[in-house]
Amino acid sequence: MTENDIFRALADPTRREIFEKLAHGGLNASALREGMTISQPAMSQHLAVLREAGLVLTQRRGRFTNYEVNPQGLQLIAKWMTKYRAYWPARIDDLNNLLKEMDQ
Amino acid sequence: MTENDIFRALADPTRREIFEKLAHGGLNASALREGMTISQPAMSQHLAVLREAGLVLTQRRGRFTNYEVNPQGLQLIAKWMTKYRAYWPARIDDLNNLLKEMDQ
DNA sequence: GAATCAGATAAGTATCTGCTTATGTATTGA
DNA sequence: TCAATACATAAGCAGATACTTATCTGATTC
Repeated sequence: MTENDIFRALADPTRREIFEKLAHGGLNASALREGMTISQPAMSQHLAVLREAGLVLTQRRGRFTNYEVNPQGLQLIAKWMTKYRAYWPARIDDLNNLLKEMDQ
Repeated sequence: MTENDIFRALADPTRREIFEKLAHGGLNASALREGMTISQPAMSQHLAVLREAGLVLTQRRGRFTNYEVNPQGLQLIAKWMTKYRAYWPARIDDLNNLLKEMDQ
């Protein structure tokens, strides 16, 4: 649950992909594997890393385990980024505007 | 210069420390080492990773090399984070408010 | 209760990472 | 011009990481 845990968890592209899938709604581990070429243990291990980083929450439902994004999981990184706001262009202090600007 | 490069570069605590030092002003590689127990080659290698991720900019000045934060270096991550804004509490859409909230 | 299923865990392995020491390349100044 | 300085690069190594196969736990269903 530290800043370091979060950065390390997100440093892996497979875990970012899993995280993005969960952002569209909670899923169990098997459903998460659909469309991904990844073994069951590998998925379980990735989910453990995301869980230990505080990025996802788990909920046992019978023999299924539902995973979902922890709404507060990204706050530590958001806070980290505020330290460097001075380096962002003034006009894109607001992330909405940043996104628009980058899409141009 | 990819999203993956940036996350991987920031996943190392030593590199985040270097990045934070540079956020207070440009420095050359030797000055950066002051106060850190890190060899000269290790510093050089870390700086190369940060540079290749687009997080810092370099400028030769005689036999010194000045390093400074790339103002646009964090934009890819900022953009990445906007994908998950739905999971942030509405009140902290603005990072300023997020910071205040977390400091309570 | 036995078979099945979801998922976690263990153990082994190939690859990656961050460090080290040694050396190379410019630049500077005596 | 020659030594010193600032930094980069090469090569090697220990530990970390992400994967694999095999096995285990617990819940479900027949």
